[in-house]
Amino acid sequence: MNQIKQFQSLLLNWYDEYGRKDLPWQVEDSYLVWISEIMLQQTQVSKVIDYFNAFIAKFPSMKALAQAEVHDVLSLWSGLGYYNRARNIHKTAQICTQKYKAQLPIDLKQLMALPGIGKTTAGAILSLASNLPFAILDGNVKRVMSRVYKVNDRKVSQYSKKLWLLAEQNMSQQRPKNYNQGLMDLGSQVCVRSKPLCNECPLTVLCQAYQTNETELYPPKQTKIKQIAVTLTTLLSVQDNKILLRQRKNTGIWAGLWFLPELNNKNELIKAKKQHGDELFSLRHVLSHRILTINVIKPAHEIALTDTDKWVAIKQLSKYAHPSALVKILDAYQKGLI
DNA sequence: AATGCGGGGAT
DNA sequence: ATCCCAGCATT
Repeated sequence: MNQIKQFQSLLLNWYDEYGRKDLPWQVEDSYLVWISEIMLQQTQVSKVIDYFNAFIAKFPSMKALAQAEVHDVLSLWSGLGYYNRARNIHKTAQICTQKYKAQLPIDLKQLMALPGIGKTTAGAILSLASNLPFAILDGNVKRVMSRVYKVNDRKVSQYSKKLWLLAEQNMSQQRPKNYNQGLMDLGSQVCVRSKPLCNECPLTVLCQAYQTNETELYPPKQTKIKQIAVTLTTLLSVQDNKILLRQRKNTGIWAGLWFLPELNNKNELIKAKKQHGDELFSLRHVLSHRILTINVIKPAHEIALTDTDKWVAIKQLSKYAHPSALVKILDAYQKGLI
């Protein structure tokens, strides 16, 4: 038996016994697979499950999603992060409704042309929903392939190119869906980042990193991004169980989301500091690329409102797309810390 | 080829 | 505190 056949056979047998088969998006429905794949981009399975269920309850079909207001789509994304995913999902639903009779196309190139769908997500949709032999290269597959074949090129493009080729070469033509799902499950349950459970792995006979006892050297560490410190100064106004929110501009952090009004103007800022002295509540909030210090001021009297400001009942907050930092601030307020 | 984009779980 | 997660789009 050649190596590729052996790889497939070992993986698929392991999948049959230990793989996941009960996730809510493991269905032959490309719409549901698609929604899940978008949510799962850089986001862990455990975090996605509740968001996914709420999303499909509200938007059970492509048409329902296409007809929605984009802000209603965004509001279901509150706290999930990478909010452009929600905008893209909405755009794609509208495109598919227009061009493809409210179905996702069953074609790699056509899928990849849609907003928010890259090669991995397209491959996942085709393989998981339609059992077609298209590979994927998510973090799990990368880790498994990097170890089995000892791929650790410093050059990211070269590294990625090699891993794609391996994922494609090893693809099972008979069981594409189970092959991809098996690789992901193996990566998330056995071939984990630190202290992989090699004694439970079906691929040790093929795994080059295991053979030389170097699993900890693979995959190579990602070059870490520098986190830039940023300070936001915001106003917290609460009256009659309502909170004053302002919609953020369409670029940068939390683009288009609702948050506390922010003081950008230097004069406003100086005035506010004079007025409140050191009595600012300060909160730290970390993003992948920024370390935010959020100063929160409770203004003593009325502030100038812009036309996008809105008093929102705290109970209605879920209707307004907002970052998790807002929830954090509100929690602190309700505990009396602010 | 590099950077922007959220939030949180695991260690 | 560090690493990275079912990545993609833009620069």
